[in-house]
Amino acid sequence: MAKRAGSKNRSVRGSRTGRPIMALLDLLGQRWTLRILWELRDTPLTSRALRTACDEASPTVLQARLTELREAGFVELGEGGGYGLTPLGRELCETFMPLHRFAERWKK
Amino acid sequence: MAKRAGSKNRSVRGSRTGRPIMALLDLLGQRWTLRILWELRDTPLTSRALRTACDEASPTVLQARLTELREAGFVELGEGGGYGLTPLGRELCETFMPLHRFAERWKK
DNA sequence: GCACGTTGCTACAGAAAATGTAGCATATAG
DNA sequence: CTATATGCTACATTTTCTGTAGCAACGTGC
Repeated sequence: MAKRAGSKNRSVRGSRTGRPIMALLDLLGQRWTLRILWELRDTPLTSRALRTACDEASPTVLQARLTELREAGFVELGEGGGYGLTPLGRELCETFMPLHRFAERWKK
Repeated sequence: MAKRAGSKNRSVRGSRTGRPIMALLDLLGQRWTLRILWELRDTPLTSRALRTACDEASPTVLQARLTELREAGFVELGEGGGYGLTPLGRELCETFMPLHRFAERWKK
């Protein structure tokens, strides 16, 4: 089915359609992706701090997601260590920032 | 670890924190959730049509997501059949509509 | 010149979730 | 009574995530 064979296969599900929105939706619709972006929204974090922020998610997935997000150009690893959003990533983050307000109204 | 026991456990990961944004991020950060909302963005679809639109995703997950989305109040099953967004769901959808434009610029 | 504490990152077994295929019960036609 | 469509489920196989442990590399201080 030509899916992610190793850690180098970036064609997240919907990418096959060629529609960028699908690729993006697929990337964001993976476990922890949205959360990672959210946690990095205004401060870079070290891999460990990010792990803590993400409710102790296993480093395996986190690392996998960080790699994907880096390859997508949304996240970068600063030279002094620590993950942060790229300008593009920050832009993306702001795109779904209204979610915060929505969530508050939605409550649950 | 007190996670989803059956199909009736709605506490998607981050909900424990009590922060609505986490619950929302967790719900949206599950496979197919974003995609489903996207596909329903302007037309209700039958379960089958939705399946087709979602690149033939397995009915098992689709059904699970639809249930969650219904319980969250974002999606509803019309009396004449077919799934559609609730007013709240439409609102949520519009919240991340800018993603479309972003994705186009992002290309890949 | 080596104990420390940190960083990013990986291994791997066990648990959980998704896939793919088939099918059920119901309803609405023809 | 077929025939087709709906929403929905079963279930074995495959994929993904979790949880825990640990690696190599970089300091900092001693």
